[in-house]
Amino acid sequence: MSPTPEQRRAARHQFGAVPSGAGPRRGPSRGTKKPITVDLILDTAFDIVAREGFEALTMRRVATALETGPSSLYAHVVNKEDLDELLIGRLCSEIELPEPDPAAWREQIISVCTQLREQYQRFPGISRAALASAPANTDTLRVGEGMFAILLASGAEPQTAAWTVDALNLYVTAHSLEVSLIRGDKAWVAGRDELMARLTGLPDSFPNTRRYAAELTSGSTADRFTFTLNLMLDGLNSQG
Amino acid sequence: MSPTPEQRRAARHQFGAVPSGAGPRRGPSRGTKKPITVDLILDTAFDIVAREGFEALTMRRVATALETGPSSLYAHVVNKEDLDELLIGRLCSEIELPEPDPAAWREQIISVCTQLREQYQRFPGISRAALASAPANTDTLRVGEGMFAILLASGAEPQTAAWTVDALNLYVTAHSLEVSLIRGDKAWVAGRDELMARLTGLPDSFPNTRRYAAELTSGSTADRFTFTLNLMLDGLNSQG
DNA sequence: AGTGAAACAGAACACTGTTCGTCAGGTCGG
DNA sequence: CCGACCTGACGAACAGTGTTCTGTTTCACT
Repeated sequence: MSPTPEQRRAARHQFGAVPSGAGPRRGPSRGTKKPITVDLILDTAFDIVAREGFEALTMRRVATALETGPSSLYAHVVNKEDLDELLIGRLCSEIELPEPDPAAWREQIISVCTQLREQYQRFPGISRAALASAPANTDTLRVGEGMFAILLASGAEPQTAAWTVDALNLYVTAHSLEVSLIRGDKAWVAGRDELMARLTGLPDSFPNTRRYAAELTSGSTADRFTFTLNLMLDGLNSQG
Repeated sequence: MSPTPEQRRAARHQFGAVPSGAGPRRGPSRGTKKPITVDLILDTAFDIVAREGFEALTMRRVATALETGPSSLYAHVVNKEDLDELLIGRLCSEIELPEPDPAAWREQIISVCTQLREQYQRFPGISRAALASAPANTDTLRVGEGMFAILLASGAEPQTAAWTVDALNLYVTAHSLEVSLIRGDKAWVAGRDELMARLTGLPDSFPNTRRYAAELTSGSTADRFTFTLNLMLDGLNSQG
């Protein structure tokens, strides 16, 4: 019996050695058209997300890009949520994990987080899928293991390191999601000027926001990203 | 001319004193039915979210709860996104902001964040709306001002305090969203036992994850929440 | 050859947010 | 007093979505 998508998904979730025997081609090949595979679906899905954003990634959009109907995808993928999870998996599998070096643990952690941020931003909005996907995916666990190893090498207590990995992961994802939202969806504020004007125009019940409007609106998203990362890592230092 | 929902929304975004003159009843009242107002819509919306979760909050669901058609809502609300923003606004307006006390700044910040967490969890999944909604809403800015004031009173630099407020807000929202996802959507892992079993069953390329599976799976969501909060606040200390 | 299973594909279902045209009922000018 | 008018309410419909049901095609194996 060949594996149904459900079985593949279950296998993916408990790391079992996937037979993955794609086997010789079955079904109608209709001329020279490439057979639909999970990898092909993921390739076109990434293409769509990179070009039109995650919101545009629908089953029909992938199907028409593959010149077929929506139902054809369900032979390879359980559902849309499963597709999202596969995308995140492949994304995480391209993260380079350094060999833990106790002397450079801070740069190493920041490097991994920055890689994640770059991957998320290369495919706008895909971080939404990362937030929703189960944290028990094999590829997700792999980068978790990598970050965990770095923090352990830095001398942090296992309990502290474990929870910090979760916190970092969550923050990176949320930050990327926020960036993709304010970037693509709306032109809420074209520049900081408009936001500054709104903040300084607030009523008297917002004294600090008015006074420090410059500080509140300053900094690029990348600046705020590294700031928060360092904030958490500093906290780690003073705890361990 | 009476204000269209678009005008109300614009007014809401630049704090103008809303006339809000509901005026005498107009239009068909058809018997003893209450007239549809924005507040009434929000009340029923909160009811639906509290009972069935944010995913179940659709225009049609609200409309049928009000015994009317979906289009009737669009006379009071611009669109679904606007409704979400209004919900977050009301949610934030119920947060109690303490008078800043430099001696107790840490407890005060944690109190505000915990209040936010409780509000988010009272209405499962609504944190998704909080992530998407513009951070320039008046009520959102109000709790931002409150947290900002506490951090400033603690002696933090304005720039540091400003970015920390953003980081805290983002983390609280993301944490609540994650909790609501693993709670309601799937029974991914009934208990920690199953997750532990999966982690310890990982291949040899996950040495740390296997060894410290207990630490990785320990702690309630509330424990991890306060841990991360303290992590960031400790970092704040060592920076300022 | 024949058979069974797997892959592909089209139509349809139950939803979603949103809009158009219309209807009812109170308000106001004459 | 009474028709014109405005305004809120509403039914129907449109363009989408994810998903499933029902075939149809094509290959590998007996």
